[in-house]
Amino acid sequence: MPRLDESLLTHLPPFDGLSRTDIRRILDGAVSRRFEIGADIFREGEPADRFFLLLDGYIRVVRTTEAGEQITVLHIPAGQLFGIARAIGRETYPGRAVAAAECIVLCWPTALWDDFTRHYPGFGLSMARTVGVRLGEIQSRMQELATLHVEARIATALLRLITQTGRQTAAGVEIDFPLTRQDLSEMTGTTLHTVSRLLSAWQREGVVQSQHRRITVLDRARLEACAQHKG
Amino acid sequence: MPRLDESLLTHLPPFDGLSRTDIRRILDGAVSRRFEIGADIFREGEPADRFFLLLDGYIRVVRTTEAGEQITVLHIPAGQLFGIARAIGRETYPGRAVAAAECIVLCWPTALWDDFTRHYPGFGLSMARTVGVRLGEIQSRMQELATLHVEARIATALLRLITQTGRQTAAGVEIDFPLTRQDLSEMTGTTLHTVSRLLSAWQREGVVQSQHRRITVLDRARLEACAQHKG
DNA sequence: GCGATACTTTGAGCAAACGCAAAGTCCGAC
DNA sequence: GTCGGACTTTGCGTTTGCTCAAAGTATCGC
Repeated sequence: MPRLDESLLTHLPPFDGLSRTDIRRILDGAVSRRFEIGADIFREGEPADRFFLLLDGYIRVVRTTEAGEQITVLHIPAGQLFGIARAIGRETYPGRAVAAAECIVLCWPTALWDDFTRHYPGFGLSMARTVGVRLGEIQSRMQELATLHVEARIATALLRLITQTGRQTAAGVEIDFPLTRQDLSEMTGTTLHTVSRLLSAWQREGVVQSQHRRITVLDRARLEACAQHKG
Repeated sequence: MPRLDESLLTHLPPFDGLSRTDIRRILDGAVSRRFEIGADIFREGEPADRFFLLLDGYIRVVRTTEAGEQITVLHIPAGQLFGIARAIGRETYPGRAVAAAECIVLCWPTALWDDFTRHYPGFGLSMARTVGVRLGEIQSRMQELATLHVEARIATALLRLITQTGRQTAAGVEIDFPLTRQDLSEMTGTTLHTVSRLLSAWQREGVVQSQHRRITVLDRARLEACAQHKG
């Protein structure tokens, strides 16, 4: 494998302010891997013997019910650590991490975790903050699920997606990776039928534009209005 | 204030295995407080300048939407640390903590947090584990909210409550503190009307027994069956 | 005991969203 | 280019659970 470039890490919070040599050491412990769309990075219940940094791409963490339904519990945008189950006292991964877009990740064995936190104080802190943010996010999503109607939930999900991974185009903001109706329904706790109907309606009204697995938001303001509505 | 007894802490995970003198020091930094049912222990958005240990009682953490709806994001049974927002990098409490039963808590200023984690390694570990468990719980609740019908959600909530705070009586297992239909609806993301109808039905079938704000589960197996049903 | 307040029950009507079913469309592989 | 599979659309009937409304009941303070 080629030697990894130090500039990969210098601007990311966990490694912010570290010296070149420190970063060199950290990188030398890492393996870089590439995942195709749809590939599993880790699976629910697997021993949490690795942790990761997402350099590029987009990941969703899903849980599967006994009945086989899947729901997305978490989204991870580029630049974040993930798979840090061990850091919060878990032996196994609590969900499955799927590459939503093509992903480049760095991967370390869990053993290095203690090493890093001991030698680089910013690392532990940044991790705590990541967990905190994630807890907050998930609580917000729970609140949405409990109080908002389907329309508002889907609008919220789209807005979140374009903020995190939107790509500006002539027409509007496009979500930067293929996304099926099924994916959206798993994010919002509804069915792919309902999502499809809603997107069709929004398309008729010029709010979004979508063909096959690509979605572009044309009228962000309208979507935000939808996200507010309670009923 | 009377001196606190050391036996309060000796058997709790965060302080497990510490010497008498260590525990003495920890207790001397704490203030003990009592909260009546319904009292706020901390409020959403307040600076997180204290953390707590719940010695006795039961706490629920609620979030309020812009529209004023409340939903319960977390339950804390006796013996757990809570209000540890600072440990996960948050400046303010992300929700409101309400005493669901009469509560006895120990309270420390946040400043002592770093002290404890530095001197007592088990403390930091136990905290990480608490956060991990809590994240897992909240993800499960989200999954329930997304996939289960109201009936199954309410059944699940009741089962959780009797496992955590159930008191065995002649007839069955009683939830050990007053609980309104409204409370249950906030835990399950529904309306108090639906909860009331459902409890009435279950009462007719001899599954639960309830009057005013006390609920007793008579037929746990039936409730578990309800909790399974997807539709 | 009396009244006020908080909590609960129940009914009727209605809308949101689901389930099922079938047809249509796009894409990649060969 | 054509075939197969994955993804999407749409219609229709049904159900769940919400809203609104009103009456009933328990509890607490005085």
